[in-house]
Amino acid sequence: MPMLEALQSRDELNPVIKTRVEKACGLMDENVHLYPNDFKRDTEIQEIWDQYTEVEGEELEAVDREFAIAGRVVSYRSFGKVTFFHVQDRSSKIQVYAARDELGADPYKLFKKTDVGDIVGVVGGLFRTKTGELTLKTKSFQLVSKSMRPLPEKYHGLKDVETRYRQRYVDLIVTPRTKEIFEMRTAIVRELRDFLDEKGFMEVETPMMQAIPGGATAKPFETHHNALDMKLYMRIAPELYLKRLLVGGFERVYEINRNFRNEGISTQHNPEFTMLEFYWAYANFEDLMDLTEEMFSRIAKKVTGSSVVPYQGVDVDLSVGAWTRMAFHESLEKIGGVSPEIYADYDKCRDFVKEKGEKVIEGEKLGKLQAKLFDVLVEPKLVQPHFIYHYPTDISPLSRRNEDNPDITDRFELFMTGREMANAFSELNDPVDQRGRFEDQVAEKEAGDEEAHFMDDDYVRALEYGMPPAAGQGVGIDRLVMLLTDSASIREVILFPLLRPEVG
RNA sequence: GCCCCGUUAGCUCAAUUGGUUAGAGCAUCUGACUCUUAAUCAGAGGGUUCCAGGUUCGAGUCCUGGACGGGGUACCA
Repeated sequence: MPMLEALQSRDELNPVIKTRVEKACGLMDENVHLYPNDFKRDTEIQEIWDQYTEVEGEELEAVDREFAIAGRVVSYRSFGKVTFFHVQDRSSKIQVYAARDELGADPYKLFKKTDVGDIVGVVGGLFRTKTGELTLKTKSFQLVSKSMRPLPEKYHGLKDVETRYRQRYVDLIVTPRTKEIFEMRTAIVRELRDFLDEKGFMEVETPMMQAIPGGATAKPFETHHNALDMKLYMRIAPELYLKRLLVGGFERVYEINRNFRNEGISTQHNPEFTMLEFYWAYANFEDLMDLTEEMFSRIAKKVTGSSVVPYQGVDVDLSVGAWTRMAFHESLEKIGGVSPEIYADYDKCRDFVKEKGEKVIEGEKLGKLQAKLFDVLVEPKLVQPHFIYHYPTDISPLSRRNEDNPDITDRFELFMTGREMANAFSELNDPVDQRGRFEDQVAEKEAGDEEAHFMDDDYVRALEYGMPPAAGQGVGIDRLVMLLTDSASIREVILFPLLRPEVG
């Protein structure tokens, strides 16, 4: 029995699996195809519910129609000559009834070899059981795909988070909430696309493998192209390519795709994560705030039914108009409780950062020190949506300077539930200023900052051709999905989160 | 990177101060059963207690190291 050997060689042959394999071999001996592909389904289960939920009694009996459904057997209750089980397809699940007297003795005998977990095809009409449950009465039955492995326990389900992440396919079969979260994720991304398309944005794809990783402050993954014998980086952001497209004349562009950052893993961070970035010519960061409120509230309403969403016990109000806008320095003072005498004075600010237990690197700029204070004292307190704008220029190498104060930029970050949700700014389109900022970054890199930006000469060259004034924004999709699905960990919203290799 | 916690049957969980042969429910197998839905009833089988050492007359339990996972923290945006 090759099936047995295959499992045995992997040392995974527990008695339950062995019994199933033997049962499968028995079916083969009776010329039952374990994996046929000729069953023709004509109805998804939800269609039955949509049409017949309210139909009862004689009216239901009078429905002269058969349905061919297919799906996984997820429960099984047998009484000898009659059996009830539930079949689950992508849309829903429904109870099925099979009786020996109606199927015939031989087909029923074969049917009885069905295990929970098998994928089956059933053809039959509808009726209601004594308890009133809408049920399909089996007229004919076919095994569609044999399952060799037992599903987790029917009542408690799959609790072990490690198994849920490693074997997401099992999680999806037995945990309705998991399925729901990923359906919501898809809906959220679709709504984002609809929204941006409607506003005249064009979706594009830019390189995920880049010779110069730019557009963010992060450690990249490195890789190598053999034929070109060339070092490549997995992108940390699409930003610089999208802005090249603004130069090229695509005035509203967006990309929803993966970024890769070689940093720690946590409930908020997966090494590969999905980002929406969009760029809007002839708009500024204030226009973006308006657009963002509209976008978030609309998506929340469409996906969850309300623009007020519960997150980990707190209601987050995403309704248009409910969002707070506050300048960065103002937030340090009003929310963080740091007076201007401290945050505006380099030495005092540095000492205060140390006092708060944060590390200070020699030569670190004031803006960076202020950002550290913000992280500790302000960010965790921003539960309802807050736009924090006018970030220090020191920590915003790609943002346009404020016209009245060159030390700050026309940039904002969006915070809620105590974490960053989006980063946006009026784009720097002055090539001379941009080159200077890159040079500062290169100096920081040489001073040991692994995450400082690289010089990107081609990007500066693009700016030299002239880029229209524009505003751009990046939104972490995983975090948005976490918010809208009330998920505490990013792993709950990524189908296959990165884990160490399984041992054994 | 550091700290804390967890890992026992296919799944969900027990196991007293270190003490007999590691238990239960579900699942599985055998039998009964024609309206059940965590079906029921009778019986049976199923364990590298994550791995490797150590302490002990005796280790699921204590110690050391390791693996994997979870949470926190740090780095980082």
